[in-house]
Formats: sequence, C-alpha cells, structure tokens
Amino acid sequence: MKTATGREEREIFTQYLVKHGLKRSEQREAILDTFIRSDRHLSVDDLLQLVQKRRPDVGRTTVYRTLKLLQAAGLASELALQGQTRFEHDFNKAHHDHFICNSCGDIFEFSSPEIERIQDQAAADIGFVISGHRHQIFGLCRRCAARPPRPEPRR
Amino acid sequence: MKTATGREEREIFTQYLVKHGLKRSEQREAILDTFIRSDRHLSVDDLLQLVQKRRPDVGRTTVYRTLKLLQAAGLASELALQGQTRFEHDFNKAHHDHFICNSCGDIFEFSSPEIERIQDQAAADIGFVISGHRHQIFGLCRRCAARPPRPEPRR
DNA sequence: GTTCCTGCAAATCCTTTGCAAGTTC
DNA sequence: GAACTTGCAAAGGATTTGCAGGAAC
Repeated sequence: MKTATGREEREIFTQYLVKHGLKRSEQREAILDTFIRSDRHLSVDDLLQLVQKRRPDVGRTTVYRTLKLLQAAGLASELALQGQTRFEHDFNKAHHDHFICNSCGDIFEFSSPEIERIQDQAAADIGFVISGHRHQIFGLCRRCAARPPRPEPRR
Repeated sequence: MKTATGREEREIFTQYLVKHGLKRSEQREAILDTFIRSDRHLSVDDLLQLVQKRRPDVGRTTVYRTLKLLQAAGLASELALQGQTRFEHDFNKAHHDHFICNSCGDIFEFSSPEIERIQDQAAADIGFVISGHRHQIFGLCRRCAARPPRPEPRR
C-alpha cells in the first residue's frame, strides 16, 4: 500500500514551474494529483479519463502539455510499448525493468543492480556514457500462462 | 563482414508466403533483399529509399505491408525508439541489447548471457514466461561524449 | 479465371500548434 | 496589466484502408 500523498512530487513540480517562470493552474494540479494517485502505467487516454472524472472540463491537449512538463521535471517518463505510449512515475524510482504480459497487458516491475553493473561495464568497454535505459521483457504472466493457449495468437 | 546472401531468410519468407496462401512478387523480393543487405536499423523511409534506388516504382504502402509480413515471418522486428520507429533483422540473431546515442543516433549492439540469466531468474520468481525482450540503453557514444557538451541540451 | 498485390488517394490515429478567451501573478 | 494557460479546431506526421487495375497461381 502506498500513502500517495505525493507531497514531494508536488513540491518538485512547483519548484519546476517557478524556476521556469510558469504558473500553477487547477488543471495542472488535478493532472499531477491524478497521476500520482494512480500507480499504474497510464496511456494519455487513461489519464485523461481519470482526470475528467474529477474535472470534466480538462481537455486532452492540456494533459499532453502537462505530461511534457512532468517529464521535464523528472516526475514522469514515457514508455514506448508496442504501439502504445504510456507514462509511468519517475520519482524516487530506482532504475527498473518491465515484464509486460502479451495477453493481459499487465506490467510488472523489477530491478537488478547486477544488470546495471553489467551494462555499465559493457558501456565502459565501448566508451559509451549512459544516461538512461529501458528494458522491456515480453511474455505471459503467471495467470495468463496458466490458461490454455489460444488456437491462433492473433498477431 | 557479412556474406549477405540471405538464402535462409529468403527461404523462410517463401515458406511463410506458401503457408499462408500468399503470393510472391517482385516488390516483396526487392524489399526483403534490400532489407537483408542492409545490416543497419532502418526506418520505413530509409528502407523505402533504398528499395527505390533499385525499383523506383515501389510504393511506401507496399513497404509497410511487407514489413508486417517480415515481422510475422520472424525475420524483422520493430524497434520503438524515442518517436522513431525502426526495424532490425530478427533472424539468427541472439537476444541482444542496444546502446543508442542520443546525439548522433547511432546504435550499438551488445548481448550478455549473464543478463539473460538474471532476467530468466527474475521471471521464474514471479511465474512469468518470457517470449522476448527489448533493452535500450541511452546515452552518448564515445565520439559524441568526447565533444564538448552543447550549452543548452535542448529539452 | 480466381485470388492476391500494388499504388494511389483518402481515411485514421496520435500528437502538436495557432489562436481567442480566461487565469495567474 | 503582462505573461502564461486553456480548450477548441486545425494542422501535422505516421500508418492503415478502400479500391480499381495488374500480376501470380
């Protein structure tokens, strides 16, 4: 269970706005708040719908724009995932990797310092300076793997 | 240096077509051939331009359609890369990971059995059945890292 | 001859941009 | 009041689809 106060995130966002001469707004706060409360990996539409439950007047455009801000502030990061673009929290999160179920779409996270170490070494070998990484592992989650496979996996 | 005969790939593709009641065509062959010869990570446009050098009459639509076939046949795979979609060979290639230079866009590959092992273990822990993975590491390649950093990293 | 392929143009999807009206500072 | 935000609608870019003519089987 997570407390989801998001106090720190809110502070970071405010600082980011101030630092860049931007202004707060109810929409931005509603979006950040909704984003923080949800600990899932959301598409733009998911987030839009959640926000609109609270404030039906928030437009899709503003969600796009605010997500850009959240990324710039280091609070969110984009996850390009087989056609779908999703966003996840990027605050106080260790580098982590994703297990993505091809059947139900669920995403599980895991992190491994050992993998970090190996890739740092490999990077050093070729003189590459790492700034970030993205590791997606596809397959079937326990639940879906247990189910009998569909006759034709439909692309 | 690679021989780039692509004999095996061609066979696989032919078998795929036959199995699915599809037909061969000059365009498809030209596209497959061009794809095989290039061992880079291509965008649809890159591939289109290369193919058109040989056959100017090949349309973009056909490239899209043929790439879908190549994916279905297990010969190509899509690489979603910060806005850009690219395709790479997916035949006889060990699982591998990518270093992607944020500055020049170059892609370096590396593979690590040890990373494979770790992720297999992590998957087993949660009952996840792996079918594939995609690992992208962003940063600066040796050449670009050596250059003095730009004043404002522009978003 | 039937079925599949192709290229074009149009349609679609996702995301960004221009702009007039509303907010924040 | 000046500068920033917003939502809408329009624009943009990438990919897909409908269709008539052409090619493969």
